[in-house]
Amino acid sequence: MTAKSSPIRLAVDAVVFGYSKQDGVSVLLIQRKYAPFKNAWAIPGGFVLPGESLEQAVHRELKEETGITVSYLEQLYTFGEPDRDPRQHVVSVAYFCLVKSSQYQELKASTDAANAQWFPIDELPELAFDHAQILTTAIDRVRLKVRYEPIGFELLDRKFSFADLEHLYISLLGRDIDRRNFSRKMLALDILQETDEFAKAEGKGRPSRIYKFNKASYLKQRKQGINFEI
Amino acid sequence: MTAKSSPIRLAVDAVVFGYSKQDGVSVLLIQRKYAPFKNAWAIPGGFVLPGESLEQAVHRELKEETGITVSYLEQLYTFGEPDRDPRQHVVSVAYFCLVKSSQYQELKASTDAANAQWFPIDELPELAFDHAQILTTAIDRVRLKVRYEPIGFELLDRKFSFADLEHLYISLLGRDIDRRNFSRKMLALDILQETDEFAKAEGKGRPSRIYKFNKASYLKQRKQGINFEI
DNA sequence: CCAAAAGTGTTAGTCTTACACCCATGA
DNA sequence: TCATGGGTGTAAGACTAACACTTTTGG
Repeated sequence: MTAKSSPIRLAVDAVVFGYSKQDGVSVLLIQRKYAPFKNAWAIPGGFVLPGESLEQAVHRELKEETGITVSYLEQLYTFGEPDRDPRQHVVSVAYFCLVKSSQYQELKASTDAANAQWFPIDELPELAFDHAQILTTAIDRVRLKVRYEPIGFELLDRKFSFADLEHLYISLLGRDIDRRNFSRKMLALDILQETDEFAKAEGKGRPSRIYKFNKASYLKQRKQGINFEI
Repeated sequence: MTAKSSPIRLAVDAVVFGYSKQDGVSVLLIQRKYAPFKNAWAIPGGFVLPGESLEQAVHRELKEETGITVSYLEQLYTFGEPDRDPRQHVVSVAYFCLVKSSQYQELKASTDAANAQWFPIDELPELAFDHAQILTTAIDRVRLKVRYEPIGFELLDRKFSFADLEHLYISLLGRDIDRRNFSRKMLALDILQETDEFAKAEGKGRPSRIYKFNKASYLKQRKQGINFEI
């Protein structure tokens, strides 16, 4: 391994999705401190250490750079064009992650992650490297996936109002959905558990009922291949 | 970059699918000549060269090891467990490939690729490294994908009988399909072009009509999101 | 003329979609 | 009491799945 042909380096990048009522579905980005692309926004990530699994690397980098803990992690795609990093040939395995709504709020309040920030998926800034492409791939994947697997719950806390769930889907899919058909389909899945609490109304309107996500039932059905379409 | 912690190496592996009337859907494997796993069967692949794209690496390795040319190539998954190769930490980006039926026959006849061989997907041998896992992932993906995108045609030559197409799907999905519903659905897609040729009957039975795959119409529809389900 | 495989149509049931009205709350 | 958003039911149409008979060939 001589210096004249530097080896390929391996990195991971993590597209982190979060949700809040105010901002809708958002992505976590960090501001770069050094060249290249100094001060540009980028997807969190970094090099994989020898002996470390890819998922370990994602968790480690996210902890270091943002302090966040994810509730869902899935490999997205591996980006390997030789010129995607101007310094050297870096191949990056991209993941997409979902974090609970409570984590979303915590990060927003934290001063620790001063250079990390949420961006709604329809108001993204310019991005470093080929990160715009990675982000597009991630958004496409999540939009596709959420239609046949109920991963949306990973973005909400254990308890949530039906209205929240609906707004999440509207924000994620970027289009209106029929509230009546949506609720029928969701309830038919038998993975929601009704509680006798109600969301305290903000402003006008009838308060919506609070549900719990029944993860046990979800996992049981997942084994047999869940059927789910918005 | 000192010697004490050897860097992670990056490889590609290619799961190549082929089809023939006699054997059904098969996978191309090569027999290893060296340790570890000497003489075991393995998926073709190898290290990525600095400055080379991942897809280039796949094409290069396939040419070197089997002489085959693929008609469809898609990234599958990246396998990165640190201990998947006993020698050192090797992360491998796996692809799946589809080759035309004519290529299938050529390889079978070739003496050049003496250590490459087709194995029907339901008669696979023991495999080196974690290649059994890669193969399972690939078969699952192809089975899923063939149901909502007509990639099956990439396994047939430009002209084929309807019976061939049906047998391909039966072999790939590993279950019977209803010939009448299948043909209706296929024809409704408007990507098949009837010819006035007929397959010469082998043994008994009415000869089946020869169709051409209308790639132009397929690509046109693909842009608008094709609808396809077996 | 018989066996084997190809070709074609119909029907019941399920799922999807579109749509309208009543209910509970805050102002 | 009115404006706002939450909650529920129904009916038309599309799609899926199941199924039987006729046609063409080789033996």
